Order: sequence, then C-alpha cells, then structure tokens
Amino acid sequence: MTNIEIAWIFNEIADLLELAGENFYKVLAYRKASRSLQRINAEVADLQREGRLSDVPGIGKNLRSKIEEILKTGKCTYLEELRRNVPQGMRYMLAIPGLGPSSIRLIYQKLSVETLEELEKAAKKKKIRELPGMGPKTETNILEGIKMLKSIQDCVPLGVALPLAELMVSQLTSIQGVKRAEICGEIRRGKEMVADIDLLVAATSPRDVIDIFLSHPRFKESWVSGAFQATAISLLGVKVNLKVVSPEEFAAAWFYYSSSGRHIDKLNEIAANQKYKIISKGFKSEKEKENGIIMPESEEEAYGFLGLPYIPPELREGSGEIEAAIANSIPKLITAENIRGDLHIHTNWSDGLNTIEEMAEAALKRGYEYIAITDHSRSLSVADGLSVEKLIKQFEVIKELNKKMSGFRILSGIEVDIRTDGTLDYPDEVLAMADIVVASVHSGFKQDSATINLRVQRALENPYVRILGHPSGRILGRRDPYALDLEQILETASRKGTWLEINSSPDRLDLSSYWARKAKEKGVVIAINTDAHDVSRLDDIRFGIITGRRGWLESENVINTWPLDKLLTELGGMF
DNA sequence: GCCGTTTTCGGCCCGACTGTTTTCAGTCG
Repeated sequence: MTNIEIAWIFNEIADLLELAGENFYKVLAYRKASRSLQRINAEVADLQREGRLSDVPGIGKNLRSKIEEILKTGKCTYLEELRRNVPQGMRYMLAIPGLGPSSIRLIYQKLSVETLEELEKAAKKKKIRELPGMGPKTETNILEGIKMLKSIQDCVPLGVALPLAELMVSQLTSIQGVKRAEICGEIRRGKEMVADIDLLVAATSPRDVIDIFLSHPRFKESWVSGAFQATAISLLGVKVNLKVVSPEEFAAAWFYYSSSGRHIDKLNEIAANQKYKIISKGFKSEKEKENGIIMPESEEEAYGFLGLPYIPPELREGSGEIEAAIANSIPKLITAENIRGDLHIHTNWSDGLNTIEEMAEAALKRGYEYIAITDHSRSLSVADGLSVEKLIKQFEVIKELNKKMSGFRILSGIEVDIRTDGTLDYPDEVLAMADIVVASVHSGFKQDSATINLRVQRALENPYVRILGHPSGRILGRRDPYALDLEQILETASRKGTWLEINSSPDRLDLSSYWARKAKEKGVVIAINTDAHDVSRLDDIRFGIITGRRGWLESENVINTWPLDKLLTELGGMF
C-alpha cells in the first residue's frame, strides 16, 4: 500500500464524515493527515517498521492504528462501516461546485436522493427548490454540475494517472523475461484528463507477465482481454490496460499505441501512397505479391519510413503536426533541462509549508538559477495573506538571504489578488517594491463574462503586473473556467508584454495546452510555474512542461528558461 | 482527530461571496 492510497482512504473518510455531519475539526484532521501523507518523502510502510509513524504531522494515536491496520490487512474497517452508512452517490455529489455536504445531506434526508441520477431527476422536476434554503439557482447549479461531471466521466487527472503508471512500469520492468516496459496512450501524449493507463511490455513469455499483472495487489478487478492483453481496475478506480509484445514488435507498437487515432489515420494516408498500411506491428505491405510486415527498430525509424522527421508523442493528436513534419517545421519542444527557475512559489510566510531558505535550497538542488517568492496578498486571509508590513519585512529577509547566496537569486515577488472590481490588493507603491508581481483571481469566480473580463483587463493594465496566474481558473474535474474571454486576454497580454502562466499544479494545468498554443501563435510569452506550497511540489513542474509541450511550446516561448541576467533585464528593476 | 500542554482538555480555518432570504447558512479558497 503506497502513501497515496492511504491518503485516499483518509480523504474518503473525511468526505463521508462530512456528509454524516460530523465535527468539522475531526474532518479537518483526516484531510490534514491525507495531505501530510502525500507530502512526506518516506514510504509509510518503512516508517511503520521503524516505529516512526507518529513523526508524520497530523498522525496521532488513532490514525496511526488505522494505518497499521491498512498496512496489515489492506482494509480499513472504519471506512467500510462509514460506507455502509453513507450512500456512495452522496460522495459523488460533493464534486458538484457550490453543493456542499450540508445541502447534500438535506436533499438525502428530505427527498431520499442517493445517486447522481436521482439528484438530476429531482432537480429537473423542480423538487429541490421546495427545500428550505434552496431555490431555482441551486437547481440550475446542480444540473450544470452534473453535466460537467458527465463530461469527464471515468477520467482521472494526469497528476493521478502518471505516478501510478510509472509505479506499474517500474514493477513490470523487474519481472523476469521483461525486456522493456513503457507508458503509451493518452498519458504519454500528456492529456490532462486520462481515461485509461496504457502500458506496453516487451517480453519473451507474455503469459507469465500477464499472470503476474492480473494478481497485482493494487487492483480491485482484473481480467484477460486478449491473447496478449490484460485489463484491470486499480484501487483508485483507474482502468489499466497492459499489452505484451515481442521485443521485435516493441518499437512499432510503442509508436502505434502512443499515437491518437487521428494521427495514425493521417499517417496512413501517407503510407497508402507507398502501398503500406500501419498496424500495431509495423508497416504491412498492400502490394499483391508481398505479405510481409516491416518492423521499425525505433519510433524515429517508423517516421523515417514514411519520409518524416520524428514527431514527439505530445503532438500526435492530428492537429497540424503531420503538416508541420512534412514542412520540416516540427518545433523543438521545451524540456525539463530548459527550465532555469520558478516564478510562483509560496512559503510559510503565507500558506506554504517551508521557509524561504528551504524553497531556495530545493530549487538550487534542482539546478535552478532563480526563484520568485510569491506569497499571497492580504485579502486572502484564509491563506494568511501578507500585510504590507509583513511583505516589506519579507523583502528585507530575502535581500539578506541573497547576500549569502552565490550563483542563485531569490526574487522578491507577490501573488497579488485581483479584487472583484479589478483593483489589486496592494497599492501601486507597494507593488513597485517587488521584483515581480503575479496577479491572480481567487474570488468571485461566478462573475458574468462582461464583469470578469473588465476586471482582469483592468488588472493587466497595471504597470507592475508581470504574470497573470492560473488565467482560466479551472480546477480539473471540479470547477469550470471563469467566464473569461481568453482571446481578449491574449490580445492584451500581447500588447502589454504580460506573461501568462501555465500553472503546473496537476489540479489546474492552467493555461491548458490549447491556450498555450494559441498564446504562442500570438507571440505571448509563457511562464511555466509550479505554485508550489512546499518543496516536494516543485516536482510538479513536469506537469507544466508536458502541458507546454502539448501546446507546441519551445524554450524561447517560456520566460523561465531564460538565464538570470536576461530575466533581470526584462524585469527592468533595480537589481 | 491532533496537538500541546499550566497532563486532561480547549483550540484548531477565517472571511467573502452566494443564494436564499429579510438576517442567514452554506460554500469555498
């Protein structure tokens, strides 16, 4: 049992307790423990062996014994009991924005509504508005929420799927007779929401690999789905597909199964001219007297066979990449090595976990040249937003820290709230003192299009704003973007030279790859930031990078690939 | 449920916004 799986159990317990109307702080305790488990670097199983479970923040006597039970039996009886008492459907309802545990409980108690389907029916029949404290808006909101949930049905965010896929790959690789194991499918293309985890293995004896796969303890269901295929549902509810091929077939299969259907279709048009058809094993001759299959030894060779340069998986969506390949203008996509810094980072001065120094050291260890400390501004009180005095104090502390560091620079920044009227949360003279200002929306998400457009435009007109943070405001699978007209925002950003963020948090990935590509076309520069609230989340940068790659970004399109000198010149302050 | 204690229990995550109301409860960051 991994940390994340135990964290999920605690999270589910928290949800169910909340739905049952339990004490708020008890719920909070489970949520804190869940977050804590996902943050720590050590494996829970190791800590338990060493008797150090209680060292984990938020794990007391009670939760420790629950972890021990889970590690020992793979089950949590407390969770099972809760599940018996709270209908599972109520938990799904929590995903509807604006609908919280109290309302769900009320609807359940008064209308006996237990599932999303029943909830939808009740809303359509205008039954919800009859309940105290609810009205037509709540009904509309419920119906919209259900519509959103249906659109992402059975999908999980890349941030959940990728780590699980990597774990599976490393385990498959260690099986005897396995020559190679790789991720393919949507994950390899970097899609933000993933329906399946697709894994490909090269092995000499497929049956053995499939048998081991089927009996994996992390699956709640598994079955054989073909001679060389198996499918499973993981404990987290994600579908996992395994295909096993011979080592000779591997390159062709990896190429084939990593590409979207549209990509393969378009390639097939080219292959048809050469009288070949692309199949998972390679290129099948369609000439009358031949019946052989040409098997490429690498993906490069597969594209070479069609007279094309290599196309990275993130581009293989059939959205112009083949045309670009023919014109020999496939972009040189940004890589992790290009990133030289992170311009959106929180510390324990606001709602982060680590000190400025710890964040800087962690960034230095990653090989970065700079970071910007951008804690929350004063009106975000839940996140301990900084008062003007505290912010100025932080600037002084950073100044002192910089004197001690060589070859690394901490920029003093701020993530300033764009207030509901478009003014910023600090006066200009305070913003002027910062090296860099990230402006973000953290309130009034439901403003109508005209209002929020005006609001954000107004913020962008402020001369000190350099980056617009998480521009669309979406939370994957939980909250739709604000009613913001991003086309217009791109226009303004282009005119003002404002940088737009790709927020790498796997919950956000905002801008999306679609808008990142649009930004590039408009000549708008992107900042790929993590918005990290602790040192471990600096790793999230990879999700931002893969999103940037899907958005066709090259290193020159991304501000934080620039060396420190160039960045400082661009920022134009007194350094 | 955790934590930090003046070791046995009180404090912990608050304030803006929303939709429903005429004064507030629920939601969310």
